[in-house]
Amino acid sequence: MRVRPLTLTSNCLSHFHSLSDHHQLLHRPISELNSLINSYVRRAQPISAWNLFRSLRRLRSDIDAHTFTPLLRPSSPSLGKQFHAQMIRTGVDSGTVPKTALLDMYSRHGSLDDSLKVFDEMLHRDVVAWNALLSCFLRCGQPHEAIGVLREMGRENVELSEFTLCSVLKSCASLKALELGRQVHGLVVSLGRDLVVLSTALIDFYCSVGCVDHALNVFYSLNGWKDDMMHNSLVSGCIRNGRYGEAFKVMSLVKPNAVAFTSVLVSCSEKLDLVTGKQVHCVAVRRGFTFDTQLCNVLLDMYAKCGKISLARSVFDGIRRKDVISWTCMIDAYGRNGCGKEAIELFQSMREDGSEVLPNSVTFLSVLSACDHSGMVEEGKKCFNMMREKYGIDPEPEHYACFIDVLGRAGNIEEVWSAYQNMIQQGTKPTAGVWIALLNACSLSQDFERGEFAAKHLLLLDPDKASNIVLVSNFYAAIGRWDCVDELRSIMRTKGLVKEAGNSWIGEGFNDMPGHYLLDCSAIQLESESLTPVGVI
DNA sequence: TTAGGGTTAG
Repeated sequence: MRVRPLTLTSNCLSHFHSLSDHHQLLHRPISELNSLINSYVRRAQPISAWNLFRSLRRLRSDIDAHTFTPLLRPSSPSLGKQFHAQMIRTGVDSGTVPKTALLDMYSRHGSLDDSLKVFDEMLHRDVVAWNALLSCFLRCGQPHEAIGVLREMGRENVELSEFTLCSVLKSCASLKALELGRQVHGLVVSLGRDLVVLSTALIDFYCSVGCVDHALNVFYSLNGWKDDMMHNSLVSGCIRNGRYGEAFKVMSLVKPNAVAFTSVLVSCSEKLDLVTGKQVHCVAVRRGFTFDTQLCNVLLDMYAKCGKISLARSVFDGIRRKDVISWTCMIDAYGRNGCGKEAIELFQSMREDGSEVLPNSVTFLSVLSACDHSGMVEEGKKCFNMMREKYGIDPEPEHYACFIDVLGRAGNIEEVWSAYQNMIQQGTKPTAGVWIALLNACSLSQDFERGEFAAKHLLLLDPDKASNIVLVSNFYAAIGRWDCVDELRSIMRTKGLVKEAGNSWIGEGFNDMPGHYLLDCSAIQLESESLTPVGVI
């Protein structure tokens, strides 16, 4: 029987629909159908990939590892495990390629142990498998171990690839390992080619260790084509290092995309630089970037951090596709500005929105924090109970600390203690934040016994932290134990500890940004653009 | 047919 060739051209997928009868599914070579699953995944059509996979599972007896591997990357943790189990049952889980895909899948889900188990099971490890292991440690926040993998690769005489160098550079950036990163730079140069991806990694590395000039040198000495990511990496790096002039110059070289604007806005947010933030907002509106949810989230956060709550709300209202971060930022904006009622109302709208956006643990922390700032005890209790009961989210120590603070401010020490005991029963280990919240609650309620219990634990956690000692000292002062206050002050003097000065960013950011940055910012605009405020500004 | 670079909330 002659089977029409199935090529993966742009019209391939619609072509397949016309062929999607049992005959085609039964008789086309499995490799072509596997490629089709892969193509669906790459085109972000997971439903089509899934449907085809299920049909093949039902109809074909010759499915192989490559029927599964494309689906591993986009799978959820539970689905990924199910795929793994099916692969074992089908007998297609061995071999370097499927094992590497499984290792990668587990590392994307943060399951380091499962990844390592899969790696141990590999009979033959090629450079891709080693690179996947290196990325695994990097993803799981263990850059030291990632460098350890590099050393092991050296011992095993594995020839390093460009992928290896990329991941090693990321590890160096994370560890601020300047010398090792410079050695990798040498290796990159020895490759003798203009490599956009590796150069981007180099730029990010140099900016991460504060060597912006080296990053600029990599950028400007690269002869080949430079893509958006590379520009964005440098813009972000310059901004992170406070080199606004260079950042705007790089942005003026090309038409910057939304990511570059996002980087600038994050910095404006951190520095409370409302002036530059508004300028960037103007340009973003003209460029049509306000369709970008991520950029708008940063924009609203910037306004919120600068205390411009109504501007933040205008941005929020204009976001067409609000995600959980949009809602959480706005709730947090109300909370931090003392608008607890508005925060609760917005949280209610989020839950009733009819959209598929569900609150996550950060959302609940923002709501609890809003209740705390506004003294809304009953709402705080509702929120805390709702987390687990309605949304199946287990409270983390931060939630307990905030909740204990809510209850403590209301002076109900028995409820405070009950919340603490509940946390212990749930197997949650108290953090310094929890002990501080408990201590404050005990201070307010003059509960000497429990307060001392919290104080001792707090001091055990970090005995040399001056702010903790001062807190404990304040507790003893509140209950009139001046002998303990004197003793703690004496300890501080002996240890040479000084309480850190309180920091406030309010009003400072505006002085950080000299006026000439505005000129630099104007350089990234289109010629016809002016700085006239538009939209919500 | 498995691995790599840039941007959001506590």
